[in-house]
Amino acid sequence: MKPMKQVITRFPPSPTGFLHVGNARTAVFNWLYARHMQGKFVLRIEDTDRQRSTQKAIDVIFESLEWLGIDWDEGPFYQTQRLDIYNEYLEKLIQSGHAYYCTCTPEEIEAMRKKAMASGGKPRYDGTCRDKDLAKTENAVVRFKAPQVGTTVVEDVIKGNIVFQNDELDDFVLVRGDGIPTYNFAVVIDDITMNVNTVIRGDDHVMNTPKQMLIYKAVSSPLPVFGHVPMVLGKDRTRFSKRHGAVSVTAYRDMGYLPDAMLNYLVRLGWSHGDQEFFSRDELINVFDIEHIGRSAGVFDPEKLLALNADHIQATPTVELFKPLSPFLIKHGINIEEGPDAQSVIETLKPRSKTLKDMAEQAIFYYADDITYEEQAAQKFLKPAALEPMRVLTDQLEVLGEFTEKNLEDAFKATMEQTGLKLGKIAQPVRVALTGKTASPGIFEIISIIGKDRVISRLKKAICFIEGLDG
RNA sequence: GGUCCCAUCGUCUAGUGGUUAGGACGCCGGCCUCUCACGCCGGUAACGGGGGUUCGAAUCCCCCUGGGAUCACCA
Repeated sequence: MKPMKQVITRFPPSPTGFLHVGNARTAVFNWLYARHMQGKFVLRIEDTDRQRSTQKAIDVIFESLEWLGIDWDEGPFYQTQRLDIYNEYLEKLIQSGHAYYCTCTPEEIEAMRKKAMASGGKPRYDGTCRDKDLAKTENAVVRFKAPQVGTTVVEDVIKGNIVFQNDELDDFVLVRGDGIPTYNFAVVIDDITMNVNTVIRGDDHVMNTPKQMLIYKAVSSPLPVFGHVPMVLGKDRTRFSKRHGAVSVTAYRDMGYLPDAMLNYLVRLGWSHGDQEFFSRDELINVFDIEHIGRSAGVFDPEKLLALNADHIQATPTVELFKPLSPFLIKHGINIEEGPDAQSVIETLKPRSKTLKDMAEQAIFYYADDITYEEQAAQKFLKPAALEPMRVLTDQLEVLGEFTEKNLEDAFKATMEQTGLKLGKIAQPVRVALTGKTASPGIFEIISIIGKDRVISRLKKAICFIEGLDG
């Protein structure tokens, strides 16, 4: 039995800014596939564009990947540190006649483009230096001697076969005048030397693929499996960008999204597993496959991501929420270690929170020393009519022993009997007194969590507030 | 413009010749109820158009239309 070759995928971002969610999605696909196949996932930083690459951007890539829970088995590799390797292959290509030096200046290239366009032709390199067999000189670039006849067919595992006429390709540049390889050359050599055999990348690379295949062929290396995933679009069906809203992975982290929700959403945008919408991380690793990646572009829908995030918040064990929630609480001056029992607090907020940020905001009243009443709420409920039930309830609570659900219910029942009011009439003013708002978790829940002393002091404060209205 | 890709509810999608075209988000009702959520029940809404092939097409073929990608010494 022939052993299956181990799958090796990769993610090669260029560090020129933040990590775009669209890019993150292809990282996720590659990572999931490697994990699913028990293969390897390599990270490579494509920093050959020296003008635009920054260390800051590199850090953001690590930060984003780590937050998403995407780990790599090899790398990070940096292309700028691999120049010797590219040179080695370049020599081979020149020796074997697959590449040649070209001394045409950018101005000359531009001129030939214009000329070609004017005569209705294609804007491509005209092959001036193709057969001159020039030696290396200062500022000379190296071009690939592309075949001018025949076809190159990309066997795409997602899109199927794509046929390209070789005469559509021109002698593209492999190495720039400054000795830095261009993208198409560097990727191929990297993928070959890193043993990458499965290349899943964005749709926008389809046109590069035949060029790259030609290089593989020229250096006699076996081709990897190619799969091009469709783009992520914005609401107006153009490439998803800032105009459409938040696009960086870290932005979603900062808005209080859970990494698992992000992962789930990103995968589900362009891949499916029957009718299933919700996936845990492990589940994804188990069932992910390339076969079910769709062929058409998808619109990024923040609403659905939000809904999915709410689902993941609910599905996450409460204790696992402490850590990710904490930074959001701190922004409101709340330390999760102090005050009411965090476990209970979060439990009451889970079904009501779409994001962690949202949850933190709703948690404020549990910890606050002073409750400020929302104007509308106070106006509607903290009025003289609420005075009696609040006083009666306060008395009831003061003599109450333990604040259990049962005890509290009894206290409210007694209050209802004494005042002849229904629960709703009593609970709403109390809710405003305790939270400042008209909406909150269940009244018994919050009373027991906030605790006797604080509850009574808040009730008394509210009573004073109402009395103050008269005088 | 050349080349290439794509096309099921508003959005993400299931569907691989015979289904009342399913699910999810959103939206709209209802139930639950101490408020708000959650949950549950129900509803709204799609095969871009035209030709074929076939007893029968969302599914296969062609054309049109529409969208997208790409045409660098960027990646």
